[in-house]
Amino acid sequence: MPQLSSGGGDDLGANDEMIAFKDEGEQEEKTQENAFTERDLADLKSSLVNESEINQSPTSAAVRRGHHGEQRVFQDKHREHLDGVSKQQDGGMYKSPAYPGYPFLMLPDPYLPNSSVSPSSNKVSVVQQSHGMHPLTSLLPYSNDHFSPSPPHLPTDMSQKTGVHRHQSQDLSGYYSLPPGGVGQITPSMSWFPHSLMLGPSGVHPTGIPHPAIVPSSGKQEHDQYDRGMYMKPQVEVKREKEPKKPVIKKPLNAFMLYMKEMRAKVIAECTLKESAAINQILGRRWHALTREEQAKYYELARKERQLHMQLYPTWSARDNYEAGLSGVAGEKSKADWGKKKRRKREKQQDSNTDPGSPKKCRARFGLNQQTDWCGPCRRKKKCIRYLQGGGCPSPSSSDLSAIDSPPSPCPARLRLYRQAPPSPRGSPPPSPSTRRSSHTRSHPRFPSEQSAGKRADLCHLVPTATLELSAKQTLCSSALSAAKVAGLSLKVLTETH
DNA sequence: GGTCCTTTGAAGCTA
DNA sequence: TAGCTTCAAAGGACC
Repeated sequence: MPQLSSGGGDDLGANDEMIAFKDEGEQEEKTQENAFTERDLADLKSSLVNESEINQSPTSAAVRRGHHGEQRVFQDKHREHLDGVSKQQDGGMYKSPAYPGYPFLMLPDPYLPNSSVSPSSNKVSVVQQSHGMHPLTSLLPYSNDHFSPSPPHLPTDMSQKTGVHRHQSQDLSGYYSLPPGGVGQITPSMSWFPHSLMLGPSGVHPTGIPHPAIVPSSGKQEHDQYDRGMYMKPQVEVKREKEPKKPVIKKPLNAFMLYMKEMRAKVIAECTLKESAAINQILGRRWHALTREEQAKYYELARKERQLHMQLYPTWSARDNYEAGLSGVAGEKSKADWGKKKRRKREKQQDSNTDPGSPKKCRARFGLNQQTDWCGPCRRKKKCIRYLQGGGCPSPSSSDLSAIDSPPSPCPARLRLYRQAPPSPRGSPPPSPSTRRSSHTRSHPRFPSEQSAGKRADLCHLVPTATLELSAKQTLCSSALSAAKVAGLSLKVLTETH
């Protein structure tokens, strides 16, 4: 990662990054974020990478794939395995959690009976704790909490896994809390039960509470819809049993997703935004603005999350959720249907999207506050036709935006947008999306697990300094204008780059 | 009801 | 192995 290397040039970039994107809520977020300890972040990330590499077994993936057997079988074995492993691994690699509040030994308030996870309740920032609960508890992946924390003695060392078994991660326990409906069935004290006990043969808790990652193959993944014993449903709701749909094990959440989960509510509250797309943009920038330590928490959480996921679903592979992979492992009908759907989606995109880089051009270029410049489809949240029409996005009428011409495509607006927010002084990390190619390609690893160095090219360091400075001058602060702000920044950037 | 948008990261696939 | 693709969450908007 180029950014990781220290150097004068990097510094420039770093400064820019910091100032550059303040979104709505950022006024409040203060300079603390801007003050950036980017350098430290870079260092920390580097260390995390090492740690991650050391802790994780390189063969885990292979093992996982190689054991597409009965999950039930695994569960049984797994249970036995845990018994043994937990003993031998106590005080293992995670005996010294990097974060004090970690692992989350307590059932987070939001998931306790009578407590809710309302946005207002989710004010706890990444670095702040309240009620003695870990600040990240709200991140509980697989959503709202379908699982309660497990005891701190469970093993997590995946590197030792040479077989099918995945070790339960004590730290991961905190990620799972009880589902709203399950709370009543499991008392807080039960949250201490190990996953091995909590989960049934199919990842479903004996009480019928399924793993949060398990969701019906169709429809939106509403948490309450998840489970309730859909996967290998034990004796759960009869109603659900009637549903022919088979569950889909979702991918474990990555660091950013975890961050989003926690901060979304906060951003919504601060910015009064409702549109996820806009919120996510903000979150993306905030993510880059996080200090190394803060990001490290999420990377660590994500890492453990993956480990837990592997333990719970040893036979699962990300491929299972790929449309392409539907034929093989997931030969289930539901998956096939799902695959068709996905395939259709992709085909549709290909049809309408000749330009690989694609969609959301107007949005990205003009921003939310310049919607008058958007093409019709973009206003309707559909794919930008300007791009499709070959020429690229026409420049906005605004003089300020006049310079914004459609780049030949290799340099989509999206790319530019990314470049505004890159934190990374000293090269730290985040090369950010700027490196993304086409619709989603990411080429640079960002942190710990982020791929072996060099695997992906990091282009973030290319971020123009001038652009960032300009952005810093912007004074949009109204939280309500966050989205617009974001867009505004983009526009600025574009102007500058031109 | 399905899709889009938007973000970053992980993992799978392909050449 | 580099590069690309897909999916993960979220929820309003749109068709």
